[in-house]
Amino acid sequence: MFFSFFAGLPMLDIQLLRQDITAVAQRLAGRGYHLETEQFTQLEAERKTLQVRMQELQAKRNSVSKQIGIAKKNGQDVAPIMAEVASLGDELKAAEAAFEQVQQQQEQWLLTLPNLPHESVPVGKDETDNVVVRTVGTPREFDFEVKDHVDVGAALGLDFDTGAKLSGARFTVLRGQIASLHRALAQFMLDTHTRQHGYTEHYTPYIVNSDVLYGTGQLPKFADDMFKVSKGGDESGHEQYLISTSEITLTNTVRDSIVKAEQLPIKMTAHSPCFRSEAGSYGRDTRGMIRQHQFDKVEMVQIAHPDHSYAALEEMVGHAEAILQALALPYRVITLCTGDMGFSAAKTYDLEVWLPAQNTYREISSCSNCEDFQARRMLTRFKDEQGKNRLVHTLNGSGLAVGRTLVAVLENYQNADGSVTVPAVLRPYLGGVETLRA
RNA sequence: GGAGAAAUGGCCGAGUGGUCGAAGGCACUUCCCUGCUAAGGAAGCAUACGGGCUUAAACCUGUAUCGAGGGUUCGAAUCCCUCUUUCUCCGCCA
Repeated sequence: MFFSFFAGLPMLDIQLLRQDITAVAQRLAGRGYHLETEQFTQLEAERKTLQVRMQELQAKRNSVSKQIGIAKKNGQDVAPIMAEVASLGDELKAAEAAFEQVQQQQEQWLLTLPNLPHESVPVGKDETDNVVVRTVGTPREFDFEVKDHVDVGAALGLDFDTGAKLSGARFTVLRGQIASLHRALAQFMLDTHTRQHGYTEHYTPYIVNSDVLYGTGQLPKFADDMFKVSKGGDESGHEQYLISTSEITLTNTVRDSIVKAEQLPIKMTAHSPCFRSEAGSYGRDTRGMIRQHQFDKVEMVQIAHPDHSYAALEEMVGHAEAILQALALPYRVITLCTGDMGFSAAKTYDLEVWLPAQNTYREISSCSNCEDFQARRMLTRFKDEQGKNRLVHTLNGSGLAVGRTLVAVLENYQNADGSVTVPAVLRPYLGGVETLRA
């Protein structure tokens, strides 16, 4: 056979669309997504007709072939039966081709639909409709003029010029004590999540195949945000991608598998670089290392039982908050509204850290419950009590973005003399150093 | 980079053109027997999707799936081609 039914399943449950497409359209409208309901209805009708016809022909072929087999065994003449099916082959081929075409069309269309928002998500158009859940910590009062991290870091080894020389805009070189501080942050985060929060540390590939990106939802819609790579000398056009987050690799570790129910939740963490093309953000955050093509992140991923995924989301937000609290950085937690959520998420909390130089809170972590959206694309299931296979829920959250945490530490811990106090929890990682100074 | 071997259901492992979705074993589930931490017997036990029925499930029925994709054939786990992965040997290499 030259096709397989739903080799990659569509992102939204197709049954939902078949049963009540209007309801789906309404929920997606909250995200600002217009669902082409008629297009689906029409494709679906076509698909049904073609599939029934194809299967009828296949059934006929199978039964006739069986008869031939029996007849031959009994030494009978099979010519009459053969004549009967002479034209069947071509007919069947045509039917299969027609079905496959519609099937693929439908699948491609479904892959571009974003996830449905959870009912608890506030409806809104853009970031102005996000809701602040809580604000933790009080921004420090400075009795001198605060500098931003670029100015604070310049004397300490934060080098944008050399980064630009090597690789262009949005690349940075860290040197000396800044580089050590950066490493200390990542290590502290990783240690906290593995030793206190129950996550298993992972080291994963930074280059992945495209089907992995379909699994977590970066493809097909967001190819422009990714970096593509290919082997030197490989003219085959075979392309792979640099990961834009280790959510991609961690989550996909369970793709195409049936995990044991008693294993849930599977909690994974990794420290990795993230590569983003930042297409469409020209001119935004051009100063400093807020928005880079390459940045480090400690990521948390949970593969959860559907009944417990929302409790897991709250827990995961707490795990990210624990890092900010340990670093004594002021922050707030916000719920993203329907219009501001990412493609795969059903619900997302953002953590925003206080940046004194910008006099505002900036995103430093994003924690999402994708429900079964990614699981359906990855085909990740577990057996429930009845022995039936059910899709798992997947969650991911930054714990935290290391580069932005470095920015936050430099700005919040700066002193009048240009030095930077090292947060107490990081000192063991820096040989006991309490202050960074030029 | 060169040479060779392999890929079958949760696991092991048969199966080289026809009633094979796939023997057998293990594991698992239910039942029987057994009065004991053992053994024996019976049955069941893949996934996805379509259609029918239905509030739904159950159920009935069909199709597809033996690493992936193509091809040959009335008919493919079985033959041919391409690819992927794994293993062994040689070479190269941080």
